[in-house]
Amino acid sequence: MSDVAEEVGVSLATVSRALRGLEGVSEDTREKVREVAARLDYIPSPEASGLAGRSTGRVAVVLHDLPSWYGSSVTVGLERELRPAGLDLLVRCVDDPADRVRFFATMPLRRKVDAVVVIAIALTPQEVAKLREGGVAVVAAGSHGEGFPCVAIDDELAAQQAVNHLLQLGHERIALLNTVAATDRAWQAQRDRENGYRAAMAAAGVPVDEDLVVSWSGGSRGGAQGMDQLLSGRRLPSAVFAFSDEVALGAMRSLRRAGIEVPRQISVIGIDDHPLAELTDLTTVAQDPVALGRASAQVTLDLLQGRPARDVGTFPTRLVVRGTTAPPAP
Amino acid sequence: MSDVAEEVGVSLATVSRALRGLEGVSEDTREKVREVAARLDYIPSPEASGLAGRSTGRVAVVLHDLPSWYGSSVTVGLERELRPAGLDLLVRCVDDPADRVRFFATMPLRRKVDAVVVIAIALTPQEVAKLREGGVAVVAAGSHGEGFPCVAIDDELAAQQAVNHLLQLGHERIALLNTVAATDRAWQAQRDRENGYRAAMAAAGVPVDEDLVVSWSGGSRGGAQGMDQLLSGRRLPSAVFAFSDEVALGAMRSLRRAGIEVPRQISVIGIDDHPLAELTDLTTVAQDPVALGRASAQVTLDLLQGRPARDVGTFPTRLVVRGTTAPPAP
DNA sequence: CTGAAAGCGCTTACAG
DNA sequence: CTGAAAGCGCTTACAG
Repeated sequence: MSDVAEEVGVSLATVSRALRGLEGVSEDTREKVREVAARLDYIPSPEASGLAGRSTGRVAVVLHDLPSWYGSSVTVGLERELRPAGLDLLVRCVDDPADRVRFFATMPLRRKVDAVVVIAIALTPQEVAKLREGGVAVVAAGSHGEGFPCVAIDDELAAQQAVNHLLQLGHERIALLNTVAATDRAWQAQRDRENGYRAAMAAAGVPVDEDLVVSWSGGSRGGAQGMDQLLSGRRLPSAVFAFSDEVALGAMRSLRRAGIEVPRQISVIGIDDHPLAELTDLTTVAQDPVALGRASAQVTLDLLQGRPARDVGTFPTRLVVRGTTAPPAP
Repeated sequence: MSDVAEEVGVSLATVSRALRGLEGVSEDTREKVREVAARLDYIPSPEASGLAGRSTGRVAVVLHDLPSWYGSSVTVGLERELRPAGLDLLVRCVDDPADRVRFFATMPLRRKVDAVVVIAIALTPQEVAKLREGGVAVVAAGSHGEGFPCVAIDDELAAQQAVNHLLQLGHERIALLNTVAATDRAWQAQRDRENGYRAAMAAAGVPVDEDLVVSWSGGSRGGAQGMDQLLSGRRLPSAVFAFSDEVALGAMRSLRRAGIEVPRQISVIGIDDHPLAELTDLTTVAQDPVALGRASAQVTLDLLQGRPARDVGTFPTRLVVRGTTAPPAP
């Protein structure tokens, strides 16, 4: 930085202010500083600015596990939007509750990042407060909360779109294959999607058979187990609404093994539009987590640059009808 | 840190040395410093140590795209091993060649990380040199190179395992459904797997029909297109060895649409043991990218702590026979 | 084995 | 609008 200052013939302070776009620098000086900085390939040291001032030039993304399609897609969206803005992305997986506590206890101690974006994690007010105290901006992607920007789909609506599709095909015995969050007792998506399921059923005047509402751990394995449970029940469902495409795919495996034809005997629908959904011809309710990540990044940038966080609204979901749903067998 | 120094009654320099395990501190003092630091919840500022000394406490993982199963699995392995060691993980996707050039040009300018772990990227000697000049340690996961530690499977062997399985079933018209790397002209895996395919065929004395060797972009879409090309050929293959499970799944979709039964009419095998392989009953050659990430992390830690990098050897792969391979139709 | 001092490259009041 | 100076929290020669 001193090279730049010397070359332009101004002080370090002026260079610093000019480059960061602070007020109180003449346009003339600012121009010159920018030009010289570019010519000299000057890159500010994040270490130094972090030490001296406030900004670290880093954003942490916090999620349950990375190999999930959802989490990695949102992360990619964040990365694509944050990097051009000169911010680096720190990835932190919080596996279990103890780890989660550790993270929120230590992270703000040393402000290693300017902002934290949590993916599909419902923050407690204490956790938010802790981050805030540490001077860290907070944004949620894929979950809801009070007092900080949240970018998410309407889970209840997505569930209704799925269940309405089944209802319109003529199904009444519609099972809900939900998941339980192993690591986060408060993950809201499950609750909201169940609410959407019940709301759609109620609106259609179709009673819910509680034997058809089952919950297993997430992923395809849980889906397979949940489907096995449904198959061992007294009366089979004619359609299954799964929490996600992965769960739906697990369910389809169980159906295949049980020799049950999809969709002739049982229809299956998921949520996500996972790349595999197209591959396996799975009917689903699509969402776009990469776009959601991008929007979360923009909100984060707003916060970091002192602007009011833009309102990105609720992210849309839409029914994608493929080959795993059909009218019920007569 | 000054709190710790004051409490113990030593200088800042001693605290710094004691905590970092440097030589020249009596065991007695070191103990005391450690104890007080723990009691006071002291966490060193990475900004300050980065500025003053050398270490930033950060490792960058560089990959093509994150939503890939392979990349995110390796990253998870890295994260699990690096975090307990007090290192944060910076994620950087390099999408296109221009971006790649930009990364290697700017990253070393400001040493933002202590080490770079590249995933499935074949580094050029110049890129390695550039990182080295910047004082950044280099480790490769899933690719090979000279002059820095590489943790990888034996791609040629993996291909041989797959093709040998098909040969042993009695197949001779074995197609290779390879991929072309859009972003990295030198990705070695494709070349090595093709070599393995040819070596296995040659060893069995089976001639390769060059019409059965096709390359498309990666992912399931490319697999579907490649399979379409094979299906439009004069003589069909009796078995398909796909570059990866994703490619294999794409191929299976094309086969399904064409009304061809797997494995009765055509056998299919992939590489990876992607979670979906189990779900779709796909025969494959399994690898463990999470373990590979962990091993890469350990090598990285060796380098950062001034030890010689341990030799983790070549990572094993093993044939997993499921339902998509069978003897050829008579 | 330990300490005093300089310095890493910035930012931020405080003056002007 | 601009600058001189202090300071962010460490590490590293240099002495002792």
